[in-house]
Amino acid sequence: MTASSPGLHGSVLDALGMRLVTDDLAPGRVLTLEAIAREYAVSRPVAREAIRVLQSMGMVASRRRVGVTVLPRSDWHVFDPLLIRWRLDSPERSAQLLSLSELRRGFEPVAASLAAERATAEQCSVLAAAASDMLVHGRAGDLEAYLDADVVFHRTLLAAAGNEMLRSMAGVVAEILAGRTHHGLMPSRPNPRAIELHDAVARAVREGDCAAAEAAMREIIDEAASAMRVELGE
Amino acid sequence: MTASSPGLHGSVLDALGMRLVTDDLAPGRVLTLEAIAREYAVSRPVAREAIRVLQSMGMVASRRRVGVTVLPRSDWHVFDPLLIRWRLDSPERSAQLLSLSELRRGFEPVAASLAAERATAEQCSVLAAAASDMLVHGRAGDLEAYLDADVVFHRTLLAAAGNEMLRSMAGVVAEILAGRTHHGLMPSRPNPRAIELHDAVARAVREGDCAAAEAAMREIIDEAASAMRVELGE
DNA sequence: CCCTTGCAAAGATCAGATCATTTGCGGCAG
DNA sequence: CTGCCGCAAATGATCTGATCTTTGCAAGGG
Repeated sequence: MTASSPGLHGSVLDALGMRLVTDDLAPGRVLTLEAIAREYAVSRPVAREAIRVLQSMGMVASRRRVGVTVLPRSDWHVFDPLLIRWRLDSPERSAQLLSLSELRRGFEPVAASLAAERATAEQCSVLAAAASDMLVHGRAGDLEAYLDADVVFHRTLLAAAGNEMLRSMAGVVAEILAGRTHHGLMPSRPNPRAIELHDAVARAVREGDCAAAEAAMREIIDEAASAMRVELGE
Repeated sequence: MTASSPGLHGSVLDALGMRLVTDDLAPGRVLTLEAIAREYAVSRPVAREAIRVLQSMGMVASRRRVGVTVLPRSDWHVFDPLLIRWRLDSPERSAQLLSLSELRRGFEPVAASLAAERATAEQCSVLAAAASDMLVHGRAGDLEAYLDADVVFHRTLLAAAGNEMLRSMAGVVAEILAGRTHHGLMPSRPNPRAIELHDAVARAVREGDCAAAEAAMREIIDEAASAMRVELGE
């Protein structure tokens, strides 16, 4: 997902962001801009600019005579790609992936349904080709290439939904899929049923069958959840 | 939803944000910090800080020797509460509400299902009370009080899901509900069926019946969509 | 035409200063 | 003792001037 700015601004922002996410800077903690500038050996504007961004993310609040107070997590803008990034890079990676997975259970079937109404001919082609690639690479046990095809499939589907908010979830899905593949939560050979279901989604989309697309997508997600439970030895 | 900072920073940020959203500053357009500072009659750091926030929202990119370029909308972080706010306050209010409604179709049934697993006793009480309030105020035709109870219901349900991302959607739902009430898209007396369905969700949640909660929530949303189509004369 | 070099434009950062707001403390009055 | 008011100090908000860094563009040469 997102990376932040190069330069001092970006590094101070990332450093503070990570400390917030790891509770090194716990809610209620008060810093001053002066102290931040000193600690990171940067000038005050650099500290200010980083704090401005964190403020816009609901993570801190600035008050005169008080300083910069860390806000409760319930105020944080949890959809911010920077925050998602920091959480994924922190000890709470699993928790973030779980949250994202639960969220995905909601939005992706709806995206499939909307895609069945709105997909372009080209998008239908890309979906069909990606499903085919998944079959080929799944058979060959090439998990990395399977992942690539899987990501292309979902990104295209989310774009085909014609809703910019759903489309922007492509990064989330990519993280979930990559997380599964890269943390040994993926069977050595993907379940053929999963591949069939992807194909079923692609078919339903090009046939304009909303209900079928949605149902198949739901099954894909349920299958992935079961497969992950198996890999976790539950 | 969110309001931005007081002071010059907040006003410059809002002004620029609105101009971006309304395409007054169209993608590809290039500004300089110098020009922004001059135009808004503020010092350079104020302009810089506003641009920093817009940058972190994916709306602009700064390059030396070029200036500040407006990025394509596909780069914008569409879940940012500030951006949602600006869009809702702009001529594209309807489009934003539609996007949010489509999104809601995805996440709220999942929230209901998770709430059935995770709700506290107190949350169950609040849900029951809110559903009761909706009945009372709906009967009396007091749409404003009905809206309040409706918002409390959904906010509580989203919190009961125990997923911080779903919980943060409470603002979205409130906007959708308020948008309906305040733009004459709400029948003068709410459909008793809608109220029954809210009660069904509340019941399913306290009984821990995930599937029933999810199904009833789905019906609530579908009913709301039909009701809105009726009001729009479709 | 392509590559290299140099210059200038504009962001990034630093430093110093002033202004504005708010909080905390002390003193006074009831 | 408690509450209210005033003042000073703390810290963010903003301004101004300067320097550093990066990079885009133009010109020249092969």
